[in-house]
Amino acid sequence: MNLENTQVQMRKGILEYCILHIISRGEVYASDMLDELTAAKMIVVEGTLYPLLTRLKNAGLLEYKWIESKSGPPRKYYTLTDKGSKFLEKLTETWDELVHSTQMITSKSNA
Amino acid sequence: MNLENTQVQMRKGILEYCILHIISRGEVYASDMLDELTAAKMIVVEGTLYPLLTRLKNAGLLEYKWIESKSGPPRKYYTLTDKGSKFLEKLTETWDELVHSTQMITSKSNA
DNA sequence: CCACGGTACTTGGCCATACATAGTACTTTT
DNA sequence: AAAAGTACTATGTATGGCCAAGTACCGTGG
Repeated sequence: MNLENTQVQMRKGILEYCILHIISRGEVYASDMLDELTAAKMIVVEGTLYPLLTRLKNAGLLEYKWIESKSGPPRKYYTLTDKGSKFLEKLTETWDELVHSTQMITSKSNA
Repeated sequence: MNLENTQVQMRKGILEYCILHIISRGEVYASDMLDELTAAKMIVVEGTLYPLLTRLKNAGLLEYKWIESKSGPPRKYYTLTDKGSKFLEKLTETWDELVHSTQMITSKSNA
């Protein structure tokens, strides 16, 4: 029970939401996502991102195609499936509710 | 990988934050917290709340005293320790950052 | 005096995910 | 061909939310 753990726990699930969102905006591959997540100060490492993408793909929320790169091995470019879009919608609702609920609790002043 | 799982994952850690916040406002016991959480639509069950309170207590963030009840067994009334207050401050920062980061990502429109 | 229902709290096991770490495969450079 | 760099994969650990069952205590009615 230390701060870091709790911070990690807070991130759980939200990452999935953010990644689906990033992909919803167009074809991207893993390093693109890492860049964007890092820019938003949502620290993520490879070892977290890749397994997550695999899970999402296996769940039918994502699909990808290999595209050749000029500098290095080919890359997997991901896009959302229909199922993925619907899932993202639901997640958006969930997230909004969660933020709202949290605000309801934390905005109350000391009695 | 279904919606419910992700929703559960999203809740992780946030619950801890909310509960610390509720306790920070004054002495409360478990059922009080459940009522407030439920009112905010942050669904929680006993089996989640009690272990969490025990963890927080063992970590030195909370303390409690038994107070007799007129209708039933005595209750544990919780309060925050100094350590708990400091922890809550940090969590507040973390939460605010997380919300901000998420907003940065999800507010971008489709390219 | 004891059985009962309600309230408050406890415990053990399950599962999913973030992370660390190490490893594979392909491409370009030298 | 060897080295360096990029992209992706695999394995094991720890944590926390949840379910479900169980314990303990109180007041009331037979």
